[in-house]
Amino acid sequence: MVVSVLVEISFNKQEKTFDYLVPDNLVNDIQIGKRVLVPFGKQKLEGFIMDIKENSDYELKEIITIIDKEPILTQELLTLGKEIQKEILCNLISIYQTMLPKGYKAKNKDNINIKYNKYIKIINKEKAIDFINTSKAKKQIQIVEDLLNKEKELKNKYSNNLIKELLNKDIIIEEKEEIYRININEDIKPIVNLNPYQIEAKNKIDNSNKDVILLHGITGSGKTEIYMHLIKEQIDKGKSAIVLVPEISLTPQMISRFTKHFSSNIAVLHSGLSDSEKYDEYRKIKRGEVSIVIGARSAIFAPLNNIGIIIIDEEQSSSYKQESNPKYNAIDVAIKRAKYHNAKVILGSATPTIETYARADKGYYELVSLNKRANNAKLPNIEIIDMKNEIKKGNRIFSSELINEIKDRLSKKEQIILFLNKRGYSSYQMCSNCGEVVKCPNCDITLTYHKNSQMNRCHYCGYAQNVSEHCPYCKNKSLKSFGLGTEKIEEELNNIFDAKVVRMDIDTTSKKGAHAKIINSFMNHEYDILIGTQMIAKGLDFPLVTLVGVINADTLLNIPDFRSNEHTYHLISQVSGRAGRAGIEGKVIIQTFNPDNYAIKYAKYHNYVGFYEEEIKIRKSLKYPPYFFLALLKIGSKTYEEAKNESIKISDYIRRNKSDDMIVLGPSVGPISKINNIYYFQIIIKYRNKENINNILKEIISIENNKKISLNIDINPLNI
DNA sequence: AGCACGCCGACT
DNA sequence: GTCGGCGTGCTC
Repeated sequence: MVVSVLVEISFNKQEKTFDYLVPDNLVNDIQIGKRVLVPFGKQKLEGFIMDIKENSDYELKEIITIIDKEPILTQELLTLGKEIQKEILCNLISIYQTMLPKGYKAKNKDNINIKYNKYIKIINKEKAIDFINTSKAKKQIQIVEDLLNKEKELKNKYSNNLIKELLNKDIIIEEKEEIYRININEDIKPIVNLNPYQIEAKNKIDNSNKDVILLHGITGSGKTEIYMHLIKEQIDKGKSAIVLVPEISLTPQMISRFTKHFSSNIAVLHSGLSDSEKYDEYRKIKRGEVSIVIGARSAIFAPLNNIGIIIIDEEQSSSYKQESNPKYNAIDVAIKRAKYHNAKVILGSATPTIETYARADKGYYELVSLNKRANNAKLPNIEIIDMKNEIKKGNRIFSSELINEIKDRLSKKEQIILFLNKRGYSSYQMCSNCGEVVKCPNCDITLTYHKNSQMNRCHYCGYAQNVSEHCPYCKNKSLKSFGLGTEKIEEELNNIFDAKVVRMDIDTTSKKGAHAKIINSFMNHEYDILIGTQMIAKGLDFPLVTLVGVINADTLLNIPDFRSNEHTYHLISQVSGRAGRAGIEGKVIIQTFNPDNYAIKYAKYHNYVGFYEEEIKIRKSLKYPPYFFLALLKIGSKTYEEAKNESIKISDYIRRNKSDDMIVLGPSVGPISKINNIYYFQIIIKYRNKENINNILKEIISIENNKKISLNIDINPLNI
């Protein structure tokens, strides 16, 4: 017997397998999807059995061992991996590796293990009684007497030395039992009844014959309760469910909303777990001990059988697309898995992506809208402040309106959230003498001044240098800070107001648990004002917050990306959702230099559909998604010349071979031309036919052999 | 990913 | 002459 094995290293040829002979004693245990250990050159490697056959054209080596008792990848996941591989043009092995938690990967096994409870029990009652009667060891007799009444007892209940002696005398025996580190065991509470609007929405979902449903519900409209009812129905039918949420909103509060109703029937997968905990959760799923999996992006690969529903909350979140290889999109994977299981996909969002809404609008997806907030709370009042006028008044950071409102909330003992999408103290330092800007030596980007740590940091490669007042170029003592960061806002707030301010960004949450600590202390009103970056925009729910301020709405608008208006709309409506959720009407203040921008205006009136209709026209005229698909090719090299030349070669090849549905742009210098001393060029392809582009790109991958460059392909990139 | 093979510069 | 630099290519 011969098996084809996909070994755990990447090749230029993306699906290459190697054949091995199966020794007679292992033949009966061979199954597709199991892992095996094989000799590979001088190394030993793990790999997946992809195929079983009778013979091979090669001179074969024998496999060493079979690792799994049961196939670790089911037929469904094996096929799914191949489909994904074809679409996003990555290595097949990298997909299979992302499907599994670290504990199953050869390199990372060391500290990841199964936890056991150790028990001891009496081997033979007569012998034990005999021991009690004849021995003089009082303490040992006590243990044996204790054990006589029990089936077994935890080993660590007794002193280790005594146990050892009893084990040596063959009176007791040790047993171990596998346990899980996380055990959810709550009293199951019934799910709250739905209000009439929710019932209407749910009926529409139930009656839909479409595979994918967009649940477009404004913040606070009660999407989560609908999810729960949908899941419960599937569980009652004996089916299972996957719930995906953005990593950032996988908070303990969020998880407990589910465990209250489903208790031990849930496995949770998120980055807060240790590798061993993830390994435990994965085994629960694999063994069929739970029927609901809730987790971030990679939970879409959970090895559930018989999936009845897949729910993707906050579907607009960029976290569903993996930024590193393999660059898969969990929503696309969800649709594939749902098709296999004949299940429905529910995409939930208050602000869907333009692409998703367009598909729903055109009838490819079912569109279910939920326009009423569950507790009848009013949507917050959004006010746009033109910072051009404020600058004239001398207000560079806070408008007078924002200052007055903050004062008002502080006097009422209410809480405030301020948002700025830029960490650090200032954006950059510039020399007032020679005009040079302090740049990262490894990247083509300015360093950000961090006042607390007195460091200039690069937010791309992590480079940090001590702050100096002297210009690195002309050596004059003339460096000045420009732009705003969260640190500076924090400092200004402390200057202006007598308030307790807490800052939440990468710099204050890098320690484990710091994130939850800040949230909890703000929740307990230990602070009046929370200032933060992106990470405070989503999901957090603070009843006392009645004012939300966006310090500078233009930071996203000015990013040269065709989705910048969409991102601005998302951001404003998300942060608005933080204001006034419990009875008190909230207020949102947006400071901007572009008060007439349509994304900002539509966000002010909570008019998603209006924004969509405006935006989709632009997408159509500029040939962007959803009218065209995109592919982004990034070419990196240690030298500028090499990157440029190879990019030209590749783009020429594409232009020579392209079909009429493709538009090739570039090559152009990457948005950041140098990161970590690698120079980047990029080529953007707009296309309509997936097949044509795939063939061309596959060809490029197989003929590309320039060792001095790296070629990275992103199909349907989120950022360009 | 390793590791051997092989083709050129600088040394006992 | 040989030691060793790392570019190239292969591993069933």
